[in-house]
Parts: sequence; structure tokens; C-alpha cells
Amino acid sequence: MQKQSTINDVARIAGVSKRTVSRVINGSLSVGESTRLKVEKVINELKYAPNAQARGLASSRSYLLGLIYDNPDALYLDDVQRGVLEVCSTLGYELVVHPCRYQSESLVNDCLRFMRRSKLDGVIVLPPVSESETLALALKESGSPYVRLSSVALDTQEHIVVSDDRAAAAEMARYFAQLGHEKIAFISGPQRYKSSTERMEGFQLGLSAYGVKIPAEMILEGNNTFETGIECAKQLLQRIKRPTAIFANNDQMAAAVLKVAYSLGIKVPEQLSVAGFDDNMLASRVTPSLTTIRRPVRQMALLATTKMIMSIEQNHKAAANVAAKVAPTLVVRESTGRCQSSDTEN
Amino acid sequence: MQKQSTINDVARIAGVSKRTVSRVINGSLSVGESTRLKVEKVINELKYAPNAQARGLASSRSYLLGLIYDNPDALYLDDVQRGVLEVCSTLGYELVVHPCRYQSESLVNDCLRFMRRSKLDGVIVLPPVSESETLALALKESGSPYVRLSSVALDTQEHIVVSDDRAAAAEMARYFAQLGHEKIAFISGPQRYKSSTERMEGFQLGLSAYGVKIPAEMILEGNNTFETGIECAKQLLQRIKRPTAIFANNDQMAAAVLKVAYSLGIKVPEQLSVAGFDDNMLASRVTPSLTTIRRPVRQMALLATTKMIMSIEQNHKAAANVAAKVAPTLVVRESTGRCQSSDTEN
DNA sequence: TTGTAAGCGTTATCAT
DNA sequence: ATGATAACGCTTACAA
Repeated sequence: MQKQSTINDVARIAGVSKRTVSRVINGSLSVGESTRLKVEKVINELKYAPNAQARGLASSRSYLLGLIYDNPDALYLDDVQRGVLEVCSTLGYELVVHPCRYQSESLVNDCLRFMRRSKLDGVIVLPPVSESETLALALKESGSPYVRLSSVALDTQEHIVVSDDRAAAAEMARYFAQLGHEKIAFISGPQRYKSSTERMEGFQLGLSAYGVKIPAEMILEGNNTFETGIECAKQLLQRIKRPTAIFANNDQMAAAVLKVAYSLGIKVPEQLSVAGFDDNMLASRVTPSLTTIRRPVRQMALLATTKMIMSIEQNHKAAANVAAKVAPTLVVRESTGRCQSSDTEN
Repeated sequence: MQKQSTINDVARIAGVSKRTVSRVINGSLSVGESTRLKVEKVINELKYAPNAQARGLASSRSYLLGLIYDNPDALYLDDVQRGVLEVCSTLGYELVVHPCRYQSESLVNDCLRFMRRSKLDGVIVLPPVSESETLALALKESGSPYVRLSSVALDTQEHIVVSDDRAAAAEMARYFAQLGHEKIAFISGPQRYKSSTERMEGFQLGLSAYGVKIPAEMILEGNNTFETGIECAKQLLQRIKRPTAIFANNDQMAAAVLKVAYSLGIKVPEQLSVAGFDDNMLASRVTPSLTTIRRPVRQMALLATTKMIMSIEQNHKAAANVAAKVAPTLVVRESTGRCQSSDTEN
């Protein structure tokens, strides 16, 4: 375990000042070609690597990005992480993960402390935490670069990447209507989340274009977990007049519908069409595989990280120019089909 | 965005030297009670928080832990992360995640650079990367605290947390045998991974206790993905003499078996018993739900992190005393049942 | 183009 | 028990 070599070692051996070594490290243009080569040679020989802490202390930069989330969905989180890290690693940043409790009163303080403690250069905030305006405000006031992922354009271009969940849900509505479904149910996510209301409204609007309306009793609220999906599905499917199609706010709950339908002997898609939202791993694993909406999660993460780093590196204009909107797309699989209900009454 | 207050501000206002403030922060015993109170009061008033970088630079500590992994499935990774972070947050550490490529030649250098760059206090290494002895050796030589998660006791107590996959697989074998199965197949993971060979050997050994042997053609190798699971399952189930029970190296592949069985009209568990390994989310979501082995992943993460931090804080003996072995357990669900095959020939 | 000197905010050393 | 003062390894004025 030999001691790490420092900038001083490099300077001494290369016979230049440490300031010059620093310039080489940071790619300054004002370094003579021969000097640069000489220094680089020594750097390689010594396997010198700058100390990030010292660097940070001097320049008030840490090359550390934070990821703030409160998300029960492991698959979503993993997708995001992969996307973020892809950009991070090529640009020399590292990622510090920070789960937190959205509902907690101490959310804002907790997050700010997190940023200060590790002197993060910026944070990426995932839904639903990203919907907290108080947090966003605090971040803005503290001058910390941040980017939010959301289904609504809650912030300026520089600070957000949104997925148009509303339009995607409308597309699902269109698809359902074209399959001839009229008795349609919707299992929503928590109404306090923007993503939930966006999807619900998009779906309703989409249906209304076809003259289809979802009666109140056909709209149930789950909390995006498989378990609540089971509850809602039971309520919906044990009725006399059960729906011929169910759209769930996410794949977890849609998978739950499949499960309940199976236990009730209801055939999918023959007697019941089911669709979810996310297109996570689950969607293709279950039987029948789920028709769903694919969220380009990884792409959002890439965009957010790029935006983030541009902000950090002072290209605010460039940051605002990175695409800020992505469009989820319909993925048709086995769980949906034409409405075959014989009773055409209403 | 007001400037952060520093230790100097605290010292000045409290009317003591910064060394004393430092002592208070670090809970030194040699500080007078009245002095301590005075300083703590100022700290609170100023909302002072020590700068981690400066602290790290001076003490060569970063309060940063690293998590090194290569594409374990998202659910496993998430479980680990939650466990690690649970300990981290209570002990004042942050977690930096670092995916890498196990197969890459630059694995060792990549990981070492990662550690140096961010001056990590220690790293937790997940399988299969944890099985790389060259990496472990490099880590040891560089004097970096590290803890490995594995299915085999590859290292000293201080550096490892193992799950006894072999015993768990043997338990599954016992369960299968007691259900009366004799024509049993196994879909293994990549044989270059210890976890794969452990599970396979455990399963075979367990069966042999009941006089059951798996013929070579009933052992197929997948790579732990759903897709290869599909391939293997097709090969196994389209035979004339197909097995009455299949044990897969993980839940992903077991779910694939379910899918193939369904498409072939083979009833599970009536005509075919299926079991997986992991007990991740998938296991309870699919239909029928999967009998599997529950790996106490979160618990392993907790133990590893505790061990890690004890090592960092110089309690090597204590670190070695943290439990290093956990036992996965059999979880019986709907996908397995008594062997009902009519033909008893071999 | 290159170098000198002064920080950055802590902890460590050694006095007192 | 407390305090000067020197590191820690780097960047940033400011010169030269």
C-alpha cells in the first residue's frame, strides 16, 4: 500500500511548478506542447490521479451528483440509475444515491443537508419527490443545480425532463375504444401524485373523443402497489356488471388484475382486456403478457443528467436546449383484445 | 444563497479556538462541559455543518462508501441498496454506486481508480464481481476496506458475508423428492459463477440422499435471464419424456418456464412443478405464484455494511465478529405439487 | 507560457 | 482542557 503520489511529486519530477501540472490536468490551452508532453509522461509513470477532495475543496466542486427519490418501484429506479450512470461515467462524475420520504416534514431539510454534507454539484430528483414545489424552491434558493423528472412541466426547461403521460394515456383510450370496449374501468394511482391525475385525465379525455365515459364507480384508487391492485381488481371483477376492459395506472397493478381475473376464472383477453403503464420487466413476464405504455425511463435519465452537467458547467443556455420532453408509447401484447361481451346494453 | 458558515465562524463567535470546535464536533472527551455547551449553542444558531471535503482532506476519510456490481437484476440491486443505505444513513455515510463489467480486463484498475478518485472509505462488492480474486487481492493490497457478498466463504470473516445457497438448494431437492418427483430437471446459471455451481451441487447432493439422480440431458445452462430461461424451458418441455419438476437457478428463469409451460398447455403444478431461487417480486406476481428460495438479501446488506464501517473505524476484531453467514429459506407457493405422472417407468 | 503565493475548511501535532 | 500552527492536495488570483 504505497502512498499516493500528488501533484507536487509530478511537478518536482517533471521539473515544473504545480500550477503547470494543474493546467495540464485541467486541459488548459495555455501550456506549451513540450511541457504538456513532459508532464503527461510523468503523470502516467506515477499513475497519478488528482485527489477529488482536495480539488473540490479548492474549487468548490465535487464531481458528485445526487439522486433523490422515494420510489417503491425497484425497476424504475434501476432504469434511471443506469441512464444516469451512463452519462456520469463518461463525463467523470460519480453518483450518490439518496432515498428519502416524500411525506416527511423534514424532506427539504434532509435533502439540503444531503447536498451540503457531500458538497454535491447537483441533484436529480425523481417522482414523486420531484413534484414537491417546496423542495424545488429550496433547491433553487440554495443555488444548487437540479433537474426534476416528472409527467408535468413543473419547471423551466433547464430544470425538468417530462414524459407526456397524458398523451400516452389518451392513446391507450383510443386503442381501447377501437377494440370496441365501452364498459371500461380505471385503477388510478394516488391522486396526490401528478402522474396519477395526468394519466387519469388523459385516459378520460381520450375516451370521451369516442363518446365513452367512465362512470364514477368504475374508477378506483390504488397506491401503485401489487397489493392494492389486488384489492381494486377484486372490487371491480366481482360485480354483476363487470367491466370488459381495465386500465391500471401501472404494471404492478395491472399484473394484480391478471392475477385476480385468473382466480375468478375470467379469461384474459377473451373476457377481459387489461393494460398497464411503465412497461417494466413484469409486463413481459406475466401471462398473458401485458399491453402497456412504455416509458422511456432511461432516455429521460440520460437527458436529465446531460442537462444537469451542462448547468453545473455553466452552460445554462445549453442546458435549457437539451430536449425536455419524451413521449411514452403504446406497446400491444397479449392482455388486450376486441370486446366480445354479448350484452350490448349499457 | 448565503455563504455556509465554517468552523472559523463558530470559533470566533463562541470565543474559542477552532481546534476546540473541532473537538466538540468529533465528540472528544477532553472538552469542558461549559465550553462544549457554549460551542454547541453557536453551532445550532449558525446551523453550522462541517464540510465533508475539508474534513476528508485533513483526515483522509470521506464518509463515502462504494457499491460495486455488474448487472445483478434490478430487484436484487435495489434490495441491497436499501439495506446498505439503512445502515449508512444512521451512521453518517453516503453511498456511491458503481456498476462495472466483471468480464472486462480493466475491472481491477477501474475499481481502484473509482476508490481513489472519490477517496472512498470502503467498498461493498456484489456477486458476481465479488468472486474475482484478483480484485479482492488488489483491494487488500491497496489497503482499502472491503466486504464481499457471496455464496461461498471466499475470504476471511472480516471481508465477507455469505448466503448458504448450497444448503438451500439441498432443501429444495428434499422438498421435490418428498413430493414424489423423480424426473427432475435443473436449469443452471453460468457455470463460471460460484453461486451457480453451489446451487447445482447442493441440489444434486440433496436429491442423491433420496436416491434420485439428474441425468446429464436434464441439466441445461442458462445465463439467469428470462430469455435464456425460455430457451432452456422449450428444450426441456418439448421432449417426449419431459421432466415432472424443474428447478431453475433463479426466479427469472423459473418465470420463463411457467410461460413456456403455459404456451404448451402443460398445467402447473398438476403436470409440472416449477421452482426458482431468490424470491424477488416476480415470484409472487406470476401465475401460478412461484415456489422459491428466499434470499435474505437485505439482511446480507445490513451485515456487510455494519462490517464495513467497523473495519473503517478500526474495529477489525468487531468486524470479524459480525455474523458472516445467512441462511436462505424455502418458500412454498402454488407452482409445485405432488408428482402425478402416471407412467412410473424410468 | 509559466511561476508564486494565498487560500479552501478541516484535523493533527505539539505546546501550554 | 485549550490553543497556535502546520499540514492535507488542489485551484485561483496575480505576477512575471
